[in-house]
Amino acid sequence: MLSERQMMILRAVVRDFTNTGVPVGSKTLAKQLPIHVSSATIRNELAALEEQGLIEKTHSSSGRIPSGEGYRYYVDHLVKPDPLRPNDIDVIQSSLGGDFHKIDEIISQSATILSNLTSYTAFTLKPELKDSRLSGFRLIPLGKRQVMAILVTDSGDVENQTFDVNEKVTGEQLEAVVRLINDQLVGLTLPEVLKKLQQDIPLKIANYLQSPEGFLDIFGDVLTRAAQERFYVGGRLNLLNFSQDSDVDSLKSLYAMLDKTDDIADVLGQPSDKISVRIGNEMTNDALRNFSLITATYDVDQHGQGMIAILGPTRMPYSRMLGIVGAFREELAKKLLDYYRFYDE
Amino acid sequence: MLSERQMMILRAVVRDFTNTGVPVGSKTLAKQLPIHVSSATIRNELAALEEQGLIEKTHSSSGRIPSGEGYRYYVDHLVKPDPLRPNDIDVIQSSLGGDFHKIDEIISQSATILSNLTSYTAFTLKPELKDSRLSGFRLIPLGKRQVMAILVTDSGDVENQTFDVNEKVTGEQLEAVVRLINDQLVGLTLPEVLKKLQQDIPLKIANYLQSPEGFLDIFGDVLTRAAQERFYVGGRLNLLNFSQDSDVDSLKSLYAMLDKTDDIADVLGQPSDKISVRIGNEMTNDALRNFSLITATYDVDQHGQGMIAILGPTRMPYSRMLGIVGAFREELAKKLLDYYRFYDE
DNA sequence: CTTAGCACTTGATTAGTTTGAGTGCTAAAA
DNA sequence: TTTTAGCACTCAAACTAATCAAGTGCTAAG
Repeated sequence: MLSERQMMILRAVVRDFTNTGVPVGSKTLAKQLPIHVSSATIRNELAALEEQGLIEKTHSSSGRIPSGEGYRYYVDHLVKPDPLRPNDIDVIQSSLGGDFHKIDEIISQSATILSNLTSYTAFTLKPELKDSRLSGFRLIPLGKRQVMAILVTDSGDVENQTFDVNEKVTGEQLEAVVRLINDQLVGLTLPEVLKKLQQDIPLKIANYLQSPEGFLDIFGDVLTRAAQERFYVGGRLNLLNFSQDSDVDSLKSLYAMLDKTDDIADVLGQPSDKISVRIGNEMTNDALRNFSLITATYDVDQHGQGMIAILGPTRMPYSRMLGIVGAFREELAKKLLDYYRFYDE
Repeated sequence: MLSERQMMILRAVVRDFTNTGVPVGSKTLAKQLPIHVSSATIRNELAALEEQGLIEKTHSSSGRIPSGEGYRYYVDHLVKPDPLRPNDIDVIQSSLGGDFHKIDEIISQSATILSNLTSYTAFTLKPELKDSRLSGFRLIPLGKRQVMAILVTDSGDVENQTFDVNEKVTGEQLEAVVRLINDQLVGLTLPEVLKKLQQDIPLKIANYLQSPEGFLDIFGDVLTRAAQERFYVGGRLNLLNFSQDSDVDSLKSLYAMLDKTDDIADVLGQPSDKISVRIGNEMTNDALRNFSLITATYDVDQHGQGMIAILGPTRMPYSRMLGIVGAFREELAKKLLDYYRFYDE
């Protein structure tokens, strides 16, 4: 259990360190703190905090920096989200104010805004009814040998892919396949579709197509994309700013992660109602040891729930970041509601 | 004019420096060279080469490194492409051996292969009949409020985009628009289409749609994508390996460039029949000062001409890289011919 | 419980040395 | 005229003290 004063000191340590990046010593604290105590007293308290594992030294005679647990305690008990700066409000309003014709444009734009506001890397996920279902499938012949496959889900996602077919495939065959898929698969959730696609469908489809493999590849491709490709990332390059003494390898693995949607999903984790902060070692991914992740969900009424997130150095100004994320989730939800309202009625 | 011996020495300087990265001195050269002369003689020759601006010192008593002009002379007169390593041949064969259903898959895969072989960043452009023309346009209603726009060019490129429309737009209106576009624009080159789109079309389209602006935005969007989005990039992350003492800013501007297709097109420049090498300062782009770019075209008979390129440090082993690029362009052309042969007949 | 005082630790910075690879130049040899 | 041995000189890099500043823990007194 921490005393009032210890909390005050821990808060000051975190704030000072996240601002300056320099380990903070007893004298600095004595000057900053509102109460009037000597540096020796602070030293005693610091020793106590270190005892509890909340702060640590970089070397035996250095100032203190927060430990992972220290950050945890800070965000759980001590931090208060900053109100937005007027300037930030302007940025949000003007960037999100325009006219959009696609949900995805709003979401991807959001990732950019969020990364600009924070100067970190931002993620956005579009709102989603959970367990969205396949609601339609089409094959559209485009030229002598190109066909486009389009897949629509009941949550309004559209995925498509063009591929080349051997001349021998006729329009009727394509139509038969489309009918088959619409009959058998529409209404199922995407994972169910994927499963079925590997089991009974190939046999049936073989009646219409001589070599169904290629076709099934395509369909599976489109399908997995629809199931996964829901992330937008903004400010990728901002990761470079925190490249610890240019550790190229870990940077590479970070960037590799950003390109694998599975991994991102893993990292972002399950949505929870609150704004959640995960700190360095609390994440399974090793490359994220020196990073913190702030995630928040947003609700668009019956249109489901989405997610926004920012990834920055563990040493980030949490109060400001929490303020931004908190405010932005509201703005985004509002914007999306407007959007749906316009196109729905 | 260079003597035989000076050429031999310049070649050795470039080879040694590109291999080791260390400025090379007279003693080292004396040991490596096939002729038997003393280091003092070499020193005299080095002074002569420096006189001509082909090599330079990093400081007054250092060994020599090639200057921009030195590299230029080397690739123009002295280098001979290395034959491929057996291992490299395997990599190409196996990576390009599979079955593909889209040109774009082959091209994008090629960028990956090329970056793996070289451990640099690779670019690939798909073959293209110059001045490809719009050959078809469709609007496909997908749900109550979603429409997909598809655009096909006579070179087989397909671009599409989904957008949301206000309920008020009816199927007939859409069809009217499609008819209009197919009547007026099909057969024109893409730049012509873009131009016309800004002039007379808006008036006519206003007959069918109440607010044509949004729609025209979309169309223009798809169109510019079709005109531009022909590049694939492989091994982006390899740029990190050469981050000179972690100069974050120039790295950032490099990566920003990779995301702007216009810039890439600028940098790659016009196709020429030969394999071309551009060295650091020869490129207009300032961020590329320490890089070299090797570009090569490949021909797929009547299907047009494409391009491959690799971007690496000025200090790259040119003989090996030229070997790889030279061999790969052939393999790629062969593969594409096979592909077209299969789908064409 | 707080605080002044003090001895001690440590990373950073600076200046001075040494080392080694390399150069240019001169004068003799080929 | 070209080549070469020899030598003085240069410079970055690596190493060594020496000093500094910020900070700590501990003790003993308030």
